[in-house]
Amino acid sequence: MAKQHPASAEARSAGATIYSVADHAGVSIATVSRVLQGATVVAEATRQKVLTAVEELGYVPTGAARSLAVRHHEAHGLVLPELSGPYYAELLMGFEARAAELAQSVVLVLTNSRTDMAAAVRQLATRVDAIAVFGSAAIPADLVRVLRAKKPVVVIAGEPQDGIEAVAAENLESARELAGHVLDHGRRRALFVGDPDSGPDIRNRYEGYLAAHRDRGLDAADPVLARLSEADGTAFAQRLLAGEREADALMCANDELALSIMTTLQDAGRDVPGDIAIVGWDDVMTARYVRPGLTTVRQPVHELGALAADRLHELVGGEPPRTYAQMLPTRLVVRTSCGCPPVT
Amino acid sequence: MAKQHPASAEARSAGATIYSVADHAGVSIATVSRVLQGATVVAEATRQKVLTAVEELGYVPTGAARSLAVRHHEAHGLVLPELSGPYYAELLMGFEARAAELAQSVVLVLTNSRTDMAAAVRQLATRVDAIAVFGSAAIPADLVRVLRAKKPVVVIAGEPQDGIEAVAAENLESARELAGHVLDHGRRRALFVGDPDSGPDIRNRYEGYLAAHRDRGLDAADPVLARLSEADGTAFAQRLLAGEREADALMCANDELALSIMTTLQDAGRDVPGDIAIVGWDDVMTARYVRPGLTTVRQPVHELGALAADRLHELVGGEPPRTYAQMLPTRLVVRTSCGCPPVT
DNA sequence: CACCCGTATGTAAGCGCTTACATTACCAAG
DNA sequence: CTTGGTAATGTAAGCGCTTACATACGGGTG
Repeated sequence: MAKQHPASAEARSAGATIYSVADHAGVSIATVSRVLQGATVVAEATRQKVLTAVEELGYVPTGAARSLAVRHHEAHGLVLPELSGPYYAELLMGFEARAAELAQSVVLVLTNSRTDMAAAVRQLATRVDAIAVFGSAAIPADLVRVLRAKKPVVVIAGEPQDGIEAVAAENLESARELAGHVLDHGRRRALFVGDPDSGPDIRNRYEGYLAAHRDRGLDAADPVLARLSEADGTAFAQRLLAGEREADALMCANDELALSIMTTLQDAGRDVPGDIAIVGWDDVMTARYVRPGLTTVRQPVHELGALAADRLHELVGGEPPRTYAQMLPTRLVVRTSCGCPPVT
Repeated sequence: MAKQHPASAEARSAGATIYSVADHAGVSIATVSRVLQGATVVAEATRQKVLTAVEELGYVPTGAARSLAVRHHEAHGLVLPELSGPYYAELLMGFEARAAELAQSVVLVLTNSRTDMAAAVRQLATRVDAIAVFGSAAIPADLVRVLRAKKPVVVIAGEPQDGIEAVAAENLESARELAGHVLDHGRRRALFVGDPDSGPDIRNRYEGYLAAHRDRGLDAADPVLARLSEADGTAFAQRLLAGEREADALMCANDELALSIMTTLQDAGRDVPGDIAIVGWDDVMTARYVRPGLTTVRQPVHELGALAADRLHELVGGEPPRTYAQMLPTRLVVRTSCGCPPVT
């Protein structure tokens, strides 16, 4: 007879435990564990008895107990600023999908909804084996350091820093190509809209914009500082309409900015790309619905998320962190807002 | 002297534990726990010693051990089909934000990326205290039953079923209002595009469409079956263009459908709303960027997510499940695709 | 028929925390 | 000086699993 576990008296009324299942099936808890984990062979008859008991008792194992015993959580943490727009959502989907394949749960933390993100991350570290953090989410450096000592961390769309791996989409070269494309339409007063200091990805896009000018021996203007929001786009468009700024081309740090500027301008009677070319970054859904279609850059966001999950898993497995950022290629999506003729 | 824990020899090299911290600070593990949980009073000097030790050792508690000891996970599960489009993302943000306020972690499962969603949910149940499931994600009924016995479950955008609570946005009345609005523009061959059987929310929208016709003594057509995707929208638009179907108004089950139909039609030279009025549902970002602006219905998606998290928390707290679905009000967003004149 | 081995199962020692209860130290009051 | 109360800390018993190791049970062999 299996040993009577102290808790098993009340087990029937509260949740079932491995003890109550064992009792019910007339086997030991080790056997129950074995059929549930499927690691060792169990006689078919025994297996059935256990499965039946599980079913009858509605047994749901306590993950925490397993985690404690096996000494890892089988979960990855993901820290994102927020989820508006397709970018983060796609990233998350890629991450989740790969994590699922690797049998890892994903616990998500959105920092924009937190007042104390340091606490949130500290608490997250408590229940996962590794953490992926989106680059522009400003993590207190010391926190990262603490984490690094114990749990693998990878930065998404950021840069590697001592011991913390990074994965990113290529930005600089595609930005250079995109800006070059616009300049080659003959535009000479192109402006970059976005804040290069808001994160490494935007900075690289700006660098590309600079490089394209340099390539052609042209002078580039300072960036027009704006956050990646419709509001900032509309505001800038107003300034353009008011004549405060002059431009015949706009290279926006992302599509939301580009789209809000474009429609504001159009509603005021301006012709895009006739009067002014506008390009964005991200290739959001709207980019192909607006007229003219928005020329932009498609990033392999889904793959980026998957890659992050992958790396996390391998780091947990003991692989040493890479010291260089892994770059995923991006792709220029040329529509007509840049000045290209419609294909029809 | 604190008792020597078996693990503490290797503790220094692997992750620090509460034992190594206690040793290092020269106190008992109980005291360490007390300063970290902040429940009981600890002498200031002691507290400092402990905090210092934590810092020096880079101690990160093991969540699983705490969960096991306190007998709950302090985490909520959320099961969503996917995250494309703003709907689910917004829902998730609302859920996450409220969960954060309640000090609950959120572990996310996306079912579209899984081959075996039953297994995914079963596994999820293992590590959370309660689960919110999006209604149309087809959960095997028996699984729900198993869960229900042990962990609170709430269905989002679904209907309550024995013991499982539901939260939803109002659909029927707003659909009736929306359809009525279109009909009152004089349209008489209005079609509903979407599959009423794909979930309770769509069904209710169709019911509203029916009701609006009934209110006016009009006959309503059968629904045009289509999934909520751009592809199905485009396909239907082609059939319209080919003359296979006739209509002077389209009430689409969501915005994606509406938008893809609208642009396909426009690109083929049709006038919206002149030739045909089109309305959607959700008020996605694109809805206000396209011309004509898409008339649609805004749902309090964020609030819906928050409500789900709230309910989960209260159910975990022992409150009995409600037997009626909680409805959040929606709001008609009238733009011009329905036939209304532009406001300018 | 004794022996050895492989297979199926049981026993029990943790995993790293929380917390009820016990202990100690100290001080005020009797 | 004894006693009782209070505040601070320590002791130890779990929480529900996994898994190394021990045990039991049956055959083949020689």
